[in-house]
Amino acid sequence: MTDLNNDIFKTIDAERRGTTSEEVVSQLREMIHRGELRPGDRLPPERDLAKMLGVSRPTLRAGIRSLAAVGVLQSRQGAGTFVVKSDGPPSLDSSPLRLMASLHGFTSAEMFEARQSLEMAVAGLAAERATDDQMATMAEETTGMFASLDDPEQFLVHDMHFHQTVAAASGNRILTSLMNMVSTILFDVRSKTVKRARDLKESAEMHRHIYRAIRERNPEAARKAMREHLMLAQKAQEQEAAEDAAGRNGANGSNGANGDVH
Amino acid sequence: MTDLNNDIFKTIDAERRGTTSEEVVSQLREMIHRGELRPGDRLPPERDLAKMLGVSRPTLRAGIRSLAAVGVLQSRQGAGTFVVKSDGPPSLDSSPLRLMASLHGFTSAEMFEARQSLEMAVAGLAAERATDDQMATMAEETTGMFASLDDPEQFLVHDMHFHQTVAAASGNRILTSLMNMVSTILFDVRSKTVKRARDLKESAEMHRHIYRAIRERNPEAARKAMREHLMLAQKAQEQEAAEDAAGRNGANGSNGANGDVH
DNA sequence: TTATTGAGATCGGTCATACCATTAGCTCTG
DNA sequence: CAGAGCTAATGGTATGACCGATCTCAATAA
Repeated sequence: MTDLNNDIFKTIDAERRGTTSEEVVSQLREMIHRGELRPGDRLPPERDLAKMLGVSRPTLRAGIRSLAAVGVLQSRQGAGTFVVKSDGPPSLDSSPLRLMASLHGFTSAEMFEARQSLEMAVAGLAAERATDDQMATMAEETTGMFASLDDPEQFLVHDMHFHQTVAAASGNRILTSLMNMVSTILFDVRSKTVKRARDLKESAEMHRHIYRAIRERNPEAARKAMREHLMLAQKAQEQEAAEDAAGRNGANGSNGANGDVH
Repeated sequence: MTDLNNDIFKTIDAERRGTTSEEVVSQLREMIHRGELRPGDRLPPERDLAKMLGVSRPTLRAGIRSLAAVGVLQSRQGAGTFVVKSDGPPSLDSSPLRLMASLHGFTSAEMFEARQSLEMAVAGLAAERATDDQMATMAEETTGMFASLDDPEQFLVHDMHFHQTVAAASGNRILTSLMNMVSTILFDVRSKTVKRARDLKESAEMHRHIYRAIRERNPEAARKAMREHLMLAQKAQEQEAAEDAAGRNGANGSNGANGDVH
């Protein structure tokens, strides 16, 4: 179709003379791009598809594998290979970021900061664009948090829903995806912390502040409230990690604030 | 087979969580994470590594392929497979995001906004943390822009270096990576626009404003300057795209402001 | 008639083997 | 000593086979 993409950078799809499996990736990408394959669709069986594309099955599988690794395709033995269907917001696979974190030794503090920046950005946008429905949802989730002060698990659900709603209200699906990507990695750590009731109440209050700023269409206030909320959350978590490490006599407390992200 | 390598490479068959190839991915990830494989290192030949891990070569290749797809490994025929060495900042592959853009029909306006948010974030952080060296580099690149007002291609190089330096000065490699991820996709569009001299001068002025705000350690001013710069850049590009489309009698002007990101 | 179960068909996962294409390193030659 | 050419090493592709998980649908029982 268009040859407009003769970039200076050699992206995978631009190199028609690349390896055969890269060509397969290109073909599949174009099929998806042209709408011949839509989210949720099932690809033809590998044996058939291989013949259609004129390659061997291992080569086709290599291409499928590449796309599966980045979260575009998903294979299920016995069932077939599907284009990943995103019910809600589109999502990026976080494993690449996780790998990069391992490779370069990212600290969770750095992760936290990235998340904070992203959350502040979407909060600011949400203050400008949130619909009435979305604001109502935020209010509900906030209420839910106050009602779950004695149930940390339930509290976390409302917490996540709240942030999800704010992200959706930003109207920018890219920022939302990136935010989720980072948050997903931090989730393991978060879910393990059994927060104290006092922290939960404080956290719920912070969410209410964020909600109010958004309702009042005040982006700066929303950003500020989100910043304070996440700073507090990080501090609480660091403290807990420190206590946890101390309680274990310092053994294997590597999930602390400055530990690598595993 | 030799027993020399059994200390490092543990066989797999114990406790397989998912598929065998997924287990291979896990093993390789752990090797990298534990530092047994460092950036720039070469992996053992596939035939040997397959035996060490106790899997067949196709299965091993599937695992390698998955990691290569997310930019962690890189295979070169005849040479070997290497852990990607990141000279500068760690980088995430942008193809997943590109695919997602195709799948969900992201507009370049949405991309621009995401980039704007990320650039503003790093600019703010850079104002707090930039070293003298980094600020000197920014000054140099700004000077370079003014010196390249009649050479759009050279101008773009300085432009990119400037933003790269700001990102590095933020001290947050995750945000930097995400920013590059988004910027890379927008690069195609940018590189095609042959800017007018007046726009270039205006752009250089904006960069100087950003630099000054960072030098003065004023995060808010840096964010504001960056925002204005990118808004201007987007506007200029939209205008040019519109003119381009008009010049072509409206034929295939799909790279315009509201077109899909291809 | 409806729900359940079972067998066959479908399809991805894995393995073994062979051969091709490219690269790196070494040897031989000038 | 330097460069050209050869050889071995290594990833890329192809063929074919079998296994295990899953789906489909018809036969059977309630």
